[in-house]
Amino acid sequence: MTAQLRADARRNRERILAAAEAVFAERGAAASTEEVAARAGVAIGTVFRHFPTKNDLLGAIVKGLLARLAEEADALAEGGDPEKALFAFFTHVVEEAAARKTVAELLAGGGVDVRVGKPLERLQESVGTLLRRAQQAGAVRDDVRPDEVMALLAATSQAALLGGWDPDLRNRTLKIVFAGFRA
Amino acid sequence: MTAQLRADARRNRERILAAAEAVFAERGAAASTEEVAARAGVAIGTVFRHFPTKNDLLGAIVKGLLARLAEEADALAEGGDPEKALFAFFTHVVEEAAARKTVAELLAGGGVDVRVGKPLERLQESVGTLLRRAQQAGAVRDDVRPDEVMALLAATSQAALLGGWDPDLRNRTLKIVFAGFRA
Amino acid sequence: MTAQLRADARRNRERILAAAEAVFAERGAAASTEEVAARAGVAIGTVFRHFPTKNDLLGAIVKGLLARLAEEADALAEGGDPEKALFAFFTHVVEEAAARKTVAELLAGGGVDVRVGKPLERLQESVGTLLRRAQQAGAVRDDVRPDEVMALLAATSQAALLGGWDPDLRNRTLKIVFAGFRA
Amino acid sequence: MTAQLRADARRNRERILAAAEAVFAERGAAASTEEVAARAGVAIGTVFRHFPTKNDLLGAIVKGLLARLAEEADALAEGGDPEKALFAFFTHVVEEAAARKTVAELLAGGGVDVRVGKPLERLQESVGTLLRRAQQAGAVRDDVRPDEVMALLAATSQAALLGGWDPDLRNRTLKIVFAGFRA
DNA sequence: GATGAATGAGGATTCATTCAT
DNA sequence: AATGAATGAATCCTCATTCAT
Repeated sequence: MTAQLRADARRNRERILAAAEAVFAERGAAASTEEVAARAGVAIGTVFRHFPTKNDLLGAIVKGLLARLAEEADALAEGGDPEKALFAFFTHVVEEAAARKTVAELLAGGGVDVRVGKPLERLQESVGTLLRRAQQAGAVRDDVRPDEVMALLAATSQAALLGGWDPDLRNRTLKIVFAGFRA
Repeated sequence: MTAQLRADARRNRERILAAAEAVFAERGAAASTEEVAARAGVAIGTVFRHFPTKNDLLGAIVKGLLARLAEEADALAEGGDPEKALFAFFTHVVEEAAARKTVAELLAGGGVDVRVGKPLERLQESVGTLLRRAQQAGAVRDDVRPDEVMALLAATSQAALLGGWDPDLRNRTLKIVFAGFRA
Repeated sequence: MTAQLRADARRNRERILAAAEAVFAERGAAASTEEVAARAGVAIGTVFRHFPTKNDLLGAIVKGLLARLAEEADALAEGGDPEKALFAFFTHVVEEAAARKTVAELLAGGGVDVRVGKPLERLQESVGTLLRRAQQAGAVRDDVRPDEVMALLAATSQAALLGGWDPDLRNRTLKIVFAGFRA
Repeated sequence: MTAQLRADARRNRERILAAAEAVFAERGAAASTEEVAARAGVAIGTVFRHFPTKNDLLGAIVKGLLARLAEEADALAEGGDPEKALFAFFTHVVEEAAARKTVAELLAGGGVDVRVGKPLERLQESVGTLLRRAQQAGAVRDDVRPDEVMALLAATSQAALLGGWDPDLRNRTLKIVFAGFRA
């Protein structure tokens, strides 16, 4: 019985997270918690029961996203062609960004202070692995460091999203960055 | 008398703009209009008389900034060493960004929608000139286009600011971008 | 089985009362029912099953306290020195008050309206007995009535608690009241 | 013109204070600020413009009351019969209390923390004067101190109000306290 | 009977904007 | 034109109470 209830709660938690991701992606982190609740189909109190603070909700979203990205990076590192894996991941992330307003804002720390140290480090490690392998394959210069990759990843993701780059501009811009990694 | 008053009004307009730039730079675009008024030494009503909407005020600031940047770009294009002018300008803008919260937010469209088409085009033209000259000097690959430069400029400015890059990371990251422009 | 359950229920009821007394004593009547539940080690629903309303819970606590006070008064009336018993009881109650936030608030009706007619009458009877014996011993003027004693008891208890009297002020103040009873 | 406006503002400020006094007197300090605004006939924002915090509003009320009491005490000290002035003032305050819920709560510090050190000291000084004169006139024992008078004043005021004493009980109770002062 | 998740009204506070002076 | 007081919608958050499990 308790298990049942917890299942309900978990379902709600996930609905809230999904709703929040959508709402914040559309309207930015300034969107109201009430709108998240409405989109999730729950009462406002339920949102605050699961995430005692709006900030907690934002933090949960970002942590989730970062974790997902790290997993994707790991998958690419294991399976794919080392020469292309890093660039493929980079491209993928930037494309994704175009669909998520919050991510960029929050990765950036835009006004909201969300502490995501842990998940961010994990992502950097995964990216580091991709980088090392690309370097071993000779696809990236040896003196490029993980924090530089992360920095350009964040920069292009934000810009792609917020600046409303079209796919063509996005590709051309990434090409330049990738050329910078190579030469 | 009317002329007198208009002079007053113009002075007020400028004080408000200056105050707004300062306040929004420090506190971000979420800072209150009242704080701008206080810093400008005028009453809140005066701010709204000059800028009927907070958004108008934000727009005016960004337009001003973009215009200033365009002028700087032009100055460099006329005077400086074509091989270095583009990179110097690029570096300068990114460094500046670290001191201005609003700029990045607004260039990005963070929450607020400010229409700055004209001044942005003007800046792009100036940057285009810098680019052309750098290409003629052989410092940048020929197929790099102005909108790509603008895109990376915006991206690194935002990221440098919001991500809190330290000067070292900033330099290393720009080096990669510049390498991408070259080869 | 039903009997078993009722034993559980009774135990829960008492744990809740104890927890409520502690919580409300510390945080005042504004403390949340949830905190009471937590301290009692039961779920919030259980609290509301036993006391359908927060007010009911508060009422139960006050009734319990009044009953306890009446018992103490009775004990003093039977055993102690009639000359001192009333003053000892009075002093004791006021001292106690300093440790109980709710009591004063509730005796006072602070925001919450709790009906405690019966237990209050019983306390007044006990106090009446103490008074009568003190009068017979010549320690208190004959025209002092029980409701006056009760009134001053409530007054000094509340004030001692809420006003944060230090022990010295408390003693000096009580001395004046006792002098009023005597002469 | 500015003066006009300020007149409006002052009028509003006073309406708000009056409304607040009434509302908090009826419903206790837990009454909502919105109700105060409604009773004052202003929008909620106006209340917060004048008193940035609910607490500030409560503080203002209490300070005002204490000041008023101090003035009354001073007036009695100057004009009246020293033998009766202190008791008259004491009686008056307790009678007044019956009409004011907040006062008692706040003097007591009931939940809300309002800092009224200054006005309270001033009142104590005024009461001290009344006391000294009563002592010089031989109406009060010499070893009674001002803080004891204040303590009993607060105690009886609260109790009279919150306990709902009827006039008869009030008078009889005060007689006991006064007897304590004398003997 | 117990559990604890969900509800949703209520409350304090902020702030862009309007408007009387 | 400037002033700054007033407005009131919007927002975050709390908590008594209900109800499905």
